[in-house]
Amino acid sequence: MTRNELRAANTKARLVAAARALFARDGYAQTGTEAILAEAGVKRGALYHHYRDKADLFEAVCRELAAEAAEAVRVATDDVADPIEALEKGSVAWIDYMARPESRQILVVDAPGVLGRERWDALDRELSFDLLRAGTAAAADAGALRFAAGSEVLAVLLNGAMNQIAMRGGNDNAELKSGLIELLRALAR
Amino acid sequence: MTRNELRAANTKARLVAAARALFARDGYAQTGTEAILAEAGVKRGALYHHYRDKADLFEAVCRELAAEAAEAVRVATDDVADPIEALEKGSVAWIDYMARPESRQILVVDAPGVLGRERWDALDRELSFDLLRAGTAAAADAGALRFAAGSEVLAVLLNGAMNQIAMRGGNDNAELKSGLIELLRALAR
DNA sequence: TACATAACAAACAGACTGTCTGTCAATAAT
DNA sequence: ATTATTGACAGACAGTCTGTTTGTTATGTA
Repeated sequence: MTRNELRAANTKARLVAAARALFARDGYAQTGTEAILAEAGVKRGALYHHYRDKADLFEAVCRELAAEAAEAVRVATDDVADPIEALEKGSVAWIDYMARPESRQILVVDAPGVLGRERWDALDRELSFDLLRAGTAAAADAGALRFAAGSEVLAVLLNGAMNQIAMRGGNDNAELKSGLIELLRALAR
Repeated sequence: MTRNELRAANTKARLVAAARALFARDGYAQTGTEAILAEAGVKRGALYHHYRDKADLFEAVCRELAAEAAEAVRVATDDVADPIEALEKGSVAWIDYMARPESRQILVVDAPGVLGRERWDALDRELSFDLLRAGTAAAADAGALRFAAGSEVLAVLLNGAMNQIAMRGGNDNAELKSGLIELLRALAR
């Protein structure tokens, strides 16, 4: 890492951290780039040197959040042998991460509209959906599921249900989570 | 209906129709109010006389679309006696309506971010979710479901799954729809 | 050391939204 | 019927905000 790269990395990190905090608190549209620049202690030129536009910075924030969510899922499922149990644990961990106001505002509320459908789809698939699909595929391969439509389809349906849980209640989602688990078990044999 | 009210209704209808077409084609953020005014053949003063701001007009468009979706569901389930079958038919009708590019762009992609979480929640609950909940409640009351978490929870999960189906594939969602139906039948006794 | 390139600074231009004042038709009051 | 008042709109305008452009400084390289 040369000094220039270090400086650039620092600037980008400051920008992403500031943007993350403000996007989370006020929403994408209500957050001006000027506020981000002030919070990050960086000037306009630096922002547009590293990021194409405001949406591009937003995407960087999304990537950071999604990576953290994926990490939380990995931690929760790392030492779980049974694929159905892993699916349950992973789903709950993912929901818990996404239900935090920060993730919810940025990834659930704002991201689709800001990034557009296909860009959002690609990012979601890469950082979140693939993990879930791996979970359902593992369960299917182990013969632990009875779902004729296939594990990919199941992953889509679960993904939607989990999104909705995250979108709704902040803390009172215990009922919803146990409902999801009941649904999973209904498909387990 | 006095002449003034008629004129106002006409103006509002023109605005909503123009906004609907442009929001659907270009997305909310990419659609300037000037384009809407030109398309509607109406001046700026008229827009801001009837609507508080751009988001308020957007909400009017959302209400129109959501009402049409609800109507499609009613038509599809009107003469269906069996509550599980009604749930299936209603779900498919809803998905078919929402998967159209117009509804998808406006209601699925843009609406949460533009209206904000709570405003979007209220609208969705009023115009779409309540209908679904009525469907699951009817099935539960008829004793046709085995789902301990309750019909309200089930409605949330299904709502999310259906949203995701609408968000994804435009026309190749046949697999996903039959997957949803398989899921429903797994919970039917 | 000389040159090239990357990282930023600062000013600026264009676009866009919402407001504000004014006008005109329509409805209500006397 | 005449006047007053309200509602529907027109048109200009101001403030804001994003992205660009030009210039400057620091860094890496030949």
